[in-house]
Amino acid sequence: MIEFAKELNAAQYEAVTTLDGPVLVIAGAGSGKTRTVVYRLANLLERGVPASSILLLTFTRKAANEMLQRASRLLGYGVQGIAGGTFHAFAYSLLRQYHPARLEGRDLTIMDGADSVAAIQHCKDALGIARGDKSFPKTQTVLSLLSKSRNKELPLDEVLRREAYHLLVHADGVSRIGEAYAEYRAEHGLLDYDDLLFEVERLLRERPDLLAHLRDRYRYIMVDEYQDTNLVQARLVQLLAGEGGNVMAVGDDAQSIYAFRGANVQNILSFPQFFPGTRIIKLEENYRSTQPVLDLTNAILAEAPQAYRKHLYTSREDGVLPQVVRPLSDLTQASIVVSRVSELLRTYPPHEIAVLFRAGFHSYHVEVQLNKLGIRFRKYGGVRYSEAAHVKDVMAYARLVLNPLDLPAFQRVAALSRGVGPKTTLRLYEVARQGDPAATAHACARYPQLRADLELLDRLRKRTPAPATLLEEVIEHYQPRLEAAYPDDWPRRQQGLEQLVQIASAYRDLDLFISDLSLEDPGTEEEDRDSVVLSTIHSAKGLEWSAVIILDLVEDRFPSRHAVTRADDFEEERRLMYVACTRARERLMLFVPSSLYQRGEGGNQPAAPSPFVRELPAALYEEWYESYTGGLQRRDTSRPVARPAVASTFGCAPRPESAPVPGGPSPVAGAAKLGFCTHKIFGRGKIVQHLPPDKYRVNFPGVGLKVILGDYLTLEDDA
DNA sequence: GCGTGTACCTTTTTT
DNA sequence: AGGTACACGC
Repeated sequence: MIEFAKELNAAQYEAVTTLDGPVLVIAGAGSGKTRTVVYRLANLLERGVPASSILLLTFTRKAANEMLQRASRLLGYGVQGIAGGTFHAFAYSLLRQYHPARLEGRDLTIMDGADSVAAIQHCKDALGIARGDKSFPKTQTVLSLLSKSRNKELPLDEVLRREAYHLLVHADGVSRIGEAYAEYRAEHGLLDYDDLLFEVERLLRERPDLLAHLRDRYRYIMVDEYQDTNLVQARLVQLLAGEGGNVMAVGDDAQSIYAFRGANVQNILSFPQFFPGTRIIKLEENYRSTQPVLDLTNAILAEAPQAYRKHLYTSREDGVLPQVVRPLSDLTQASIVVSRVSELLRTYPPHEIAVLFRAGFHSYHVEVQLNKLGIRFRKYGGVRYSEAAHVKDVMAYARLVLNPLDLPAFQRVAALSRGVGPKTTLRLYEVARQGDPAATAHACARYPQLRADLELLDRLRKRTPAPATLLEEVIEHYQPRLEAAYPDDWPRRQQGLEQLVQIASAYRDLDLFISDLSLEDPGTEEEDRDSVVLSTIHSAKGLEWSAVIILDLVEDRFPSRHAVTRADDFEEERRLMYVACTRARERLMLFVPSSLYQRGEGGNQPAAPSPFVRELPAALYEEWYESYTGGLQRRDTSRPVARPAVASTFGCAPRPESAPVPGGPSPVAGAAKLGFCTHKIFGRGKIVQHLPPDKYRVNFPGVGLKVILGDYLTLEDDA
């Protein structure tokens, strides 16, 4: 028997034992959210709820697997049969079983992002829109605008008005492309990511019998990361749960970082309205980070508007101050980061150290340096494994075996042959579509390679071997082209393809393998304890490490240059910063290079420190800067310092911190006095900032940040 | 009209 | 590193 009351705190216990009716759990960063979900799963199972009655919707399949594994360990027996995964994967599994087209024996193929881009390009060309018009948005932009319009369920005009005013003149062209794109999908039996959700909603609304069946089946629903659901996802939860259903949403409005793809924080805010009688439970005790790390993360959030106020506190009093490190450039940043990683490796195992960044390409220099020193790393986010060109090539064959009329895949395979461009491809596709083998062979006569491709596909289609076997044959066939196309690094890519066969060997159904590959990047699946982690902040969501290094905290990079004009976007960047820093358990290092190397712009350009660092009270971190002789020097933030004489020569010196942030308090004054204090009502707290002349910002455990007159505080002098 | 090679430019985040 | 625009050659 599990002793729930002993192993959980009061709030967690309440969340774990409230099994009936709607529950909303507001889980602060590091507050034991996963633990709570895991114990709740265990509790349900211990009380005899069948696993098949539980639906667990998570943000990644990895998160779902982790929860199930931990629940198994807790219970002492394997947990099997719980439905779950991501919304998209769950949606596909329903469509696979119940979609009308599938029931009629037709194929539904999932398009990944690259397929959608190709399709949009195709529609744009076919309509002849914007030929030679440079002001017309790029294909990728068109796709994201159309997708945003669907995800936010706003007319395209409105999306443009809000986010891309300068593109309003092209509204008509973009929406015509959108209509053509929808026809294209319908015609070829293709579903893009957004379709998965909307098609399921339509299915559930059109088939009350099916809905009733599913409601009866999934009696207990849990949804993780609820702050990052969009409108249609929230409606799906409502449909599946029904009124007064046993549904638990878990999330944290302060960690909403997916508004750019249509996530709506309003979902978590109005959950209690949609489900009357909702029990709201807040998890506020932080078990992850040391107090100094927590102080810094609280300061990041202090100015952000938040609907569910939380006051994170910890009982851990130990810990070292976070560090702000100011290298001279992003190039030297890379070497300093790598030497810091080497130092950390003396204390922590590799998989407990993470380097986080805003965008995939920001880690490039660090990757080079790590390779140089032979430090193993794994990178998450950025270019996905399944989107690498060679993987897409091989998968295109697999898709054509399954669905001979999968146009994106056909285009990909056809393009591998010399002399075949877009027009020829379409002509051949039309011939192939007629299904007359003789005609097809004739049409391909001039392209022997393509003919060999199609013959291979025909053979495979007749035999329908297991996915792994099929891939092996495709790869053997593809090998000469791999070597020709990537003379520099084909062995590396070949290894990647072998990995693909490995992954496929776990599947019996080709269509499941293909859809899983587009729905979840297998590169993120297994973790590797011998490698340091490099990750975009988005991919770091929900994870934690002993030591965290954050790169490129400069304007234009973090916050991203695309996110500084609109207040909403800027706030999302701030939450992103919050998410990044709250990943750290013990060590946190923020890197602020003074210049960035820009190609074409004459080398190094000065870079301004990110506002997220500028606004931090100086007492919350230790500061280091790189001197021109190469070493790192500690800057004593408690006293005014003489800046290095050469500092301003190249315009890339650390910003003098005595320059006050406009309208903000001076972080320097009185910093020497910062320490702990006691207050009659709030108790002992940590002084975070002196607000001259006579106020202090104090963080009280369990209460949060308060601004208090010095007269009401008893100061401790322990420096 | 179609395909290819080259020079250049730009790089957010993800299902 | 990958896409795009343009010029050239079939």
